[in-house]
Amino acid sequence: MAKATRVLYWFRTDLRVHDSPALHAALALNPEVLYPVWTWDPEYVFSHRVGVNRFNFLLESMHDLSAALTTRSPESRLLVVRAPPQMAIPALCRQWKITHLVYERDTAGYAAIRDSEVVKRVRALGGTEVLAVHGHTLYDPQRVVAANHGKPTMSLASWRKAAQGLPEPERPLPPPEKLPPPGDTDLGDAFTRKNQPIGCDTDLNEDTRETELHCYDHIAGPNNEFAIPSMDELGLPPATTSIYGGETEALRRLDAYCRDKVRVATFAKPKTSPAEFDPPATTLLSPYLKFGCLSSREFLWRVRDAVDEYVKSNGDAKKSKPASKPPENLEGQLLFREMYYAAECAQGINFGQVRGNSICRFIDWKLPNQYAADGSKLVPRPRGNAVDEERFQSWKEGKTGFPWIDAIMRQLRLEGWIHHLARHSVACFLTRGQCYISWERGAEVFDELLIDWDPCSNAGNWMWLSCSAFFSSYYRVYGVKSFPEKFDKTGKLVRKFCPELAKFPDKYIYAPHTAPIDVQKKAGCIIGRDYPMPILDDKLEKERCISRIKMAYKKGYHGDHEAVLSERATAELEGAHDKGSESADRAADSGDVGEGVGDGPAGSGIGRGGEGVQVDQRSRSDEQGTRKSKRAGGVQNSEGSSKRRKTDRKVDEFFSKK
DNA sequence: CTCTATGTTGTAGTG
DNA sequence: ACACTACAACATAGA
Repeated sequence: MAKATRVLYWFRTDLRVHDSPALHAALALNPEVLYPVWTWDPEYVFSHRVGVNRFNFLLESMHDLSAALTTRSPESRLLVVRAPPQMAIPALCRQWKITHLVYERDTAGYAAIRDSEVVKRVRALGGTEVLAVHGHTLYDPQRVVAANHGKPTMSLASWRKAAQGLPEPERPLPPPEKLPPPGDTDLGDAFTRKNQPIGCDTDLNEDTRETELHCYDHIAGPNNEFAIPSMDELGLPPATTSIYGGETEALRRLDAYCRDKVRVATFAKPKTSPAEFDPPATTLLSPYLKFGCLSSREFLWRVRDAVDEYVKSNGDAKKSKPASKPPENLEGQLLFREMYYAAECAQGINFGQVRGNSICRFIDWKLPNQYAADGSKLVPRPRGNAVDEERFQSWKEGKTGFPWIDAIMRQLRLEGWIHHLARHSVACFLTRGQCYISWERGAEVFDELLIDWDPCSNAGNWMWLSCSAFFSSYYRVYGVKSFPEKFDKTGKLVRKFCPELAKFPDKYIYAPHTAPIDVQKKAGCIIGRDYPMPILDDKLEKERCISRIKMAYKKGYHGDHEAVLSERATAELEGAHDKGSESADRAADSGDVGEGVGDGPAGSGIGRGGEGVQVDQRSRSDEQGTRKSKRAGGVQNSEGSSKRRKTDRKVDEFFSKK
């Protein structure tokens, strides 16, 4: 008699039961038992910047999935194992006598490296087959890359050319009606914290934690029930977003959006308003696609069906708007995602940074990533020039003195989501538009604050916006006033997220510092006191950025060039800038706190005089000496906290001294 | 080799 | 409301 099939189904970026090719493949094995497992990876908890809203979304999605599993088998639920998957998955395969490990393939970044390690160890055990099934995107990125001769897809055109020979995405699979139960979940004696160490040098989310972290106290959670962790166990305060996670919510949103056939069929992304927020002008489905709560094929076919219906019912009506087409329509939005996935898949882990990244143009940004002699990234990053650090901090906190930028950054922090063109606005401002700060810094902030952050789309878009790859028209700069005025002359987004500006007349809403003082008084908001003066002269900095990028383009270095790896490139360009029209006002780059503080652009008068950037000083002083490690005793982390320097502490000190 | 068309999403001014 | 221009100008594919 044949050995019974025992499946471990490993959930990761596929938190759904509808249209899951991997889950379908697992069930096609006709297993006797199916263990639905989630590994609560310390990498995600400590080494990725994940803010409260994304953690909350993930936990809600896990709960929703677990309920969906239980509906299909009363004994089934999501089994959360709190250990690194590289160790835990092989150990579980052995302990539970797993014959087949099945999961949805993930080609992106850390995940790809993690999975190959897991597979190596599982195969070494013998007795367990591994099934990695594509399902996160419409096309298998690996096949697209192969069709593109192993090279990253750098434009939608090249992506299309590569994908056209591949099979079209099929109709979505229905959710399974029933599931096999999990087997005995005893972990045995061999499964200890000693074998499953939570080793981590840095806790990048330390600043976000308010209480001690307890989620690693027991491998199978409190009471050994494999429970889904809570925000409390993570030491995190409650989420602030109004966006709820889960497959149920994803399908509800998709239904609601597709009800308006005209809107779906005539959707044109560049024309949707980044100033709309209640409800937003776009689908807001990106967080669900990111976590796989929504299948991309489900989205594609629902949209296609809605468009078909629109076209049929409007066949004779000559006057009605024609259906929009890629790249601007909804299907086109998915295609960009495909392009970024294929580009990342070919490029590998350095897709998210400049160094070593052959597709990424080298531009001598301020505050770039820094690396040790052995090539490892310095975490936390050493402090840069005071002016640049101040600009970065103001941008991050939404205190630049430009209401359009600030409103977006505050919306991002509060909601964990902002409109695509809002992302463009703030990304352009930070990098090539005004601040000339590395896109790596901006990407890091988005990583922390966006629920939908994913290493392909987001890093890809940061390279796009900073004219580092995919896009190169660096002279087209989004205006901080002109751009939002195209969409909303009344400043709704600003009034909502910068309430101190709510009473300004429309005329000044995007540039309140230009309002006469009596207008400011009447609005109950004095610029420089109740809302910051602009931190820089946007027009002047725009011209400066364009000329600097022009010079960097002329050099023509990319991230994999020897001059970049040896860090000679920055100095070379610095020299070129100095020979050009650059004055010495920002030349001192190694400056400490104190040097150049308060210096705005020469002669602009901006950033001087008044208070400049206003920083909330609440609780800053008690953060400095008394803050202890937020990790509980059960966690193995030798000497970490004393060595650890806080990324933002020095910036905090800098502001509180002012 | 040069030349041209194309590329989701700029601004400011004119008509 | 929309279409056009100049601005200063990029990379790439294909002829």
